[in-house]
Amino acid sequence: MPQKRSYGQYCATAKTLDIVGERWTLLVIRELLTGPRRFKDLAASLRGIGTGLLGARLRQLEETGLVRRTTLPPPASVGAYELTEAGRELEPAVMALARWGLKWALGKPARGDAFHPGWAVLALQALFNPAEASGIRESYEFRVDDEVFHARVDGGQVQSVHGAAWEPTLTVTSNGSTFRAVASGELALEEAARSGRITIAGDRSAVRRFEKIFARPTPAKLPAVRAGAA
Amino acid sequence: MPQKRSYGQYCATAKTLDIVGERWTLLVIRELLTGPRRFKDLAASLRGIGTGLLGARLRQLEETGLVRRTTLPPPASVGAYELTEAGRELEPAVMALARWGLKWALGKPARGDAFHPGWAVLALQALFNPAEASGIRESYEFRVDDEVFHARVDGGQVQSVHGAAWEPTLTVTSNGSTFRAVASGELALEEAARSGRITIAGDRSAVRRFEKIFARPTPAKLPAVRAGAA
DNA sequence: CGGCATCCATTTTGATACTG
DNA sequence: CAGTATCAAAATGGATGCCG
Repeated sequence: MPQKRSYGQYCATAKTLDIVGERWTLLVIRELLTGPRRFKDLAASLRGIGTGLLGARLRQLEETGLVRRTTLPPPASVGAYELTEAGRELEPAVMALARWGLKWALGKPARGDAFHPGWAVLALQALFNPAEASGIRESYEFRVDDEVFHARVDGGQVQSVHGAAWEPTLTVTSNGSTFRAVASGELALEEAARSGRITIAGDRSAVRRFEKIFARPTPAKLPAVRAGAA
Repeated sequence: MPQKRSYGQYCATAKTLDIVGERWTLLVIRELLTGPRRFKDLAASLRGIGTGLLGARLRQLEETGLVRRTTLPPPASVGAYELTEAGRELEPAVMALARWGLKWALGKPARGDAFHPGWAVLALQALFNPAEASGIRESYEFRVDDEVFHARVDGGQVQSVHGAAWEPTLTVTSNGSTFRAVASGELALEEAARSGRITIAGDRSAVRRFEKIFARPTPAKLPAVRAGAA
C-alpha cells in the first residue's frame, strides 16, 4: 500500500496539488472538461501514459470524488468517465494554466507534438472575454477533421463540449492543422477564411462577435532566457 | 543529460505543465509570490524537498525564465530568488488552484501539517472580490507570530507581500494558529476579535470593507467519496 | 473493447553527508 | 549559508499477457 504522498502543508494550493498535482492528472481532467470520455479515447489522447497509469489515475480521481464512471446514453450505451461537480470546478484553474501557456509557452509546434482539436477548443475557451460576451447568447460549432465541438456563450459564460449539443449560430469548418494555427494565434481567423482554409457558415454578424469574445489580448511573448547560455 | 521530459502535446495547458508541472515547482512559485526569498528560507518552508531538489528546481526555473537571482537591498545585501514577469503571471493560476483547495480540499489541518502565515495570506488573497474592492484603495497589515505581511487593495486588484511595504489602514495581529483558522474559514474574524485571539487596530470602518473584500463565498464542502468503501 | 496485473529499464524523489 | 554529491526508495513508461 503506497500510502499517498502528500506535501504535508496546511495550504490550499498544496492540498490541491496533493490531489491533482501528479503527472498526467490535470491532463485527464482537461480531457474530461468537454464531456464524458471512454477509457480508450483517454488513452489515445494521452500518448505515453500507458493503460496501467491511466487506470491508476482514474481510480485515484474516482476515490477523491473528482471523476465518476457513467454510461453513455443509447445508442452508445457504453461505459465512460465524467467529471463530478468538484472535478468540473477545476476548470478555472486549468483555464488559468492554459492562458499562461498561450502567452508564454505555446509557440510553434515542436517536431513530434501531438495535437487534438479539443485542445484548441479549450484554448479558445481560455481566451473568453466575459465583458464582450455580456448579453450575448449564441452557440458556435467547430468541425475539425472528424470531430465536432460546440461552444455556447450565455450569461457572460462559456461552455464547450465534445459533440453536437446546441443549435449553432455559426459553423466553423477546417482541418486540424489550420484550426491549430488559428487557436494558437499564428493565423488570424479572417485570414484563414479568406484563403479558404477555414469555412464559416451561418450568421455573418456572429463572426464579428465571435472574434471579440475570443480575442487574443496577449500577443504571445517568449521568455526562454537560457541562463547558462554564453 | 536527462533531456527534459515533456508531454509532447501542442496544448497550452500541457506546455505549461511541462514547465511548472513537476513536483514542488508550483510551491516554489507560491513561496516567491510574496516577494524574494533566500535559499534557506525556501528550504525551510518546503519541508521535505531537500536542498538538492530545491537547487535543481530553481535552476530549471531560472533557465526557463520564471525566476531570477537577485540581491536583497542593504543592509541585508544577500542573494535571493525572485519571480520574473513571466513567473509573476502564474499568480492567477496559483490562486485558482488555491480557491479550489479552499472549497474542496483544505478542511481541518491534518496531524503533522506544516503551516506558515504566508500561506494564509495567499488564501485571503485568493478570496479577493474585485467587485467589492472597486474604488477602494487601502492596505492591511498582518502581524502573525514573528512575520509581517502587507496586502494592498487598489484599482480593483490586490497584491500581498512579505514584509512592510505600505502605510496600513488596518493592522491585524494574532498568533499563527488563530490566523490559520480565520483564513481557512473555520473561525470568523469578528468572533476571533471578540474573544481576543486577534487584535485589530486602525480604521474601524476598514474592518467592514476588509470583510467584504475577502469574503468567503464558498462554505467549504468536502467530496472525499471513497469509491470502494463498503 | 475495457481494463487490471506483472515485469523491467529509467527517471525522479527524498534524505543526508559533504564542501567552498 | 548555499549549494553539490551520493545513494536508496518511489514513480514512470513500455511491453505484454490475461480475463470477462
